[in-house]
Amino acid sequence: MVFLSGWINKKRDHGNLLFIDLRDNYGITQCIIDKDNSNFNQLEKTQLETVIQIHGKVVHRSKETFNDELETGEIEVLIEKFLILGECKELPMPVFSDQDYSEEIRLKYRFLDLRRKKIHENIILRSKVISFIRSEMEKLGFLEYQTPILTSSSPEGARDFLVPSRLNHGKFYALPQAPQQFKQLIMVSGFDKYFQIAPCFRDEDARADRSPGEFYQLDLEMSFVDQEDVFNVVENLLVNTFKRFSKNKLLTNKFPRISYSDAMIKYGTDKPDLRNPLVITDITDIFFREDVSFEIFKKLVKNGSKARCIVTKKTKDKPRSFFDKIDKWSKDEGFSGLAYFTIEKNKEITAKGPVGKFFSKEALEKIMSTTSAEVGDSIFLACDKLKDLEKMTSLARDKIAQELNLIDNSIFAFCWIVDYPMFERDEKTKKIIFSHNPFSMPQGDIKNIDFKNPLNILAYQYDIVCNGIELSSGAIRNHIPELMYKLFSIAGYEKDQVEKKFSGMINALSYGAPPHGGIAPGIDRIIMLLANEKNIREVTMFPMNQNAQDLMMSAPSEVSETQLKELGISLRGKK
RNA sequence: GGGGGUGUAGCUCAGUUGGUUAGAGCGAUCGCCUGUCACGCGAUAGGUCGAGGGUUCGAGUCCCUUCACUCCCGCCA
Repeated sequence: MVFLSGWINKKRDHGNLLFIDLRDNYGITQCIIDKDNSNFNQLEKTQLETVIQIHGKVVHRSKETFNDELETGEIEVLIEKFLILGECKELPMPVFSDQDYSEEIRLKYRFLDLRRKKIHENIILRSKVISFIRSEMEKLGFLEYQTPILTSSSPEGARDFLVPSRLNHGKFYALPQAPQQFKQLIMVSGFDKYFQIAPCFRDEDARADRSPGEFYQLDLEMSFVDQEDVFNVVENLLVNTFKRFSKNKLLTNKFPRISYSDAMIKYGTDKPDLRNPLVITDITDIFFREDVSFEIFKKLVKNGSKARCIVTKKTKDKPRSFFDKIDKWSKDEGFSGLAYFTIEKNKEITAKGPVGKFFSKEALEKIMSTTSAEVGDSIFLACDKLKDLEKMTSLARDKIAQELNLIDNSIFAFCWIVDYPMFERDEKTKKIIFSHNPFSMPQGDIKNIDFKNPLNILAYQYDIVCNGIELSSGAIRNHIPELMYKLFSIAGYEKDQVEKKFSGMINALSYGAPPHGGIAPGIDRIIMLLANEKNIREVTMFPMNQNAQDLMMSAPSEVSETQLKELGISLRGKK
């Protein structure tokens, strides 16, 4: 006699014989009862998804009734009696089904949605990956420390979630965007290897790969290290994790390193998908030549625009519609379009296509040598102001590769993006601003940094990218207060402002701070890659919708007048 | 804040050029069925066509407004 408890996943009712698929966390077991049993009628009437306990006998199935798709497919349970442990009303959505459902109903009835196989497995995978990461980090000598959830609002970066203070009317806590300052303080406190599966809160708009509100990072920081030490730790960790939890191959075990400036030229973005073999080449110079008469591009280039191109190999036989489709796509995306031609050779090199006639033989040969294009290849050309051009060519590179089916989905292609600039010029205000983390250490000999040309200063700042998805960014930190004041002054902050805004940090760095650095890979995105999901909600147990609402718990919600009064808050009413 | 997509039965969807009483599968209810594993067969119930307004003899279908969900841009150091 066995006891088996679970949910009624599916019934197959033969009138005098009833099959029940009973489901629990581990899988499905077929149970069976016939009309001779006095419980038959009641079980026959019991709704799907009712939780029952079966008392019965495990028996081997006859060979012709084996079910290869079930782990328990060679046995079944003969039901003697059963108990209803949890009744189930009529379901708002089926649990046993491969159909897709609207997000609205899935999120409202998340507890039902989570019973379904794929997402149930994703959540279990998430738990196992996190557990694995913890044990790997501990093996490497890292210790997990918790940092505050209620902290202070920081002026840089994302919009903060604010929490009003009851004991300090008119003042607010902020939820941490990341434990950035705390982990640096942990280093200053003499703990030298910190990690945390850290919740991070940012009040910014959602995307498919970006939860609204909250997400998790593997936050880590180390003392007395340089960039290489951080790379070693993270590279090994990610290689081990991805090999353990996915069948997909890694393109390279050693992550290639690409400088930010190279990435922006070759891929138009600092998160390139390296599964895609296409590269972008700058050919602005071509349009200054006398023997090139493509006047639209020539005029744009003269006015400061850049011209770049993407070469596709052996596409001479692609129909005109292939090229036009990509040009049309570009215009639909709001860009200025992609010109194209295919390189041919009869007696001499010529270009076939709408704009081919504008290029002389010599100009074509020059293009071929700069781009390594060969006869039979095609070239897509774009011309625009640098930022727009980068954006378009980056998207075009993905689009063209998709159209040509060049991306191998069974591969993980990691890379490091390194040598980020410390500063950049704000396009609107024309002011110099920090391009990433203001606490990053500038590269080079600290005594000889060229502060006169701040845009040339590089930082020890790095990102990990996998398959075009940004997994994390990190940096070696600036632990020298004087240098920090100097850098902040370039970005327009006076010393007293810095002291006021970052008092905790600056103060701490003044009392013997070790050199330190770290990184923070995004847990949710790692799980997305491992589970092969395009949407972060598929790997999040209780996600909010795009408008940052929890449809199951009805959050956010209104609060009582009493609660507001205690906090010293009055609402201004709806806009 | 802006742009795109979707919205029809509990769920997933179809619905032609604007034309009679809005359909199907799953689910529910009832009946038949002892080896199914998406069991099978028959019947019944179930609709504010997201909401509001307009055009028209007539609107699920066309127009306007609006709401919800979603994808993208901005934003996310």
